[in-house]
Amino acid sequence: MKLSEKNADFFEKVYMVVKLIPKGRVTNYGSIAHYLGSGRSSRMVGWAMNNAHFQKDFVPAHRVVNREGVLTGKHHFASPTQMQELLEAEGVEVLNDKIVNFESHFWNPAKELELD
DNA sequence: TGGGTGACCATAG
DNA sequence: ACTATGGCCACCC
Repeated sequence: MKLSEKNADFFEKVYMVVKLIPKGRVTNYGSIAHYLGSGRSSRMVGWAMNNAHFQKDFVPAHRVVNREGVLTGKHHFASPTQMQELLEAEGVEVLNDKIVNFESHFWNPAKELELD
């Protein structure tokens, strides 16, 4: 996997934000992309997540879901159930690959990080 | 060079 | 509520 410098910078920012997600909270790809300036699309965030496991530091990718709160990326984990188990371990209820009461658990980086 | 794909999202009808 | 379409940007044939 080769990364141009611009991508590497984008990846770093994505990982930084993902690492800042509080335990028991979740966010979506679009919010991260928008927070980073939306110069990139949400697809790039998902692409970054696909490469997250290349990072030395653990990236809580299980806290990133799509805008519906669905665990779209679960198949990319070590085990298909890993993502759900990690979320449930943090107190996030998951039903049929979807986060229950998603709005309650939602964590918006653009809002939380900017307003302190 | 160009088409297909992707852990996506917003809008229109 | 649901489908269709376009935008997004990088990757891989």
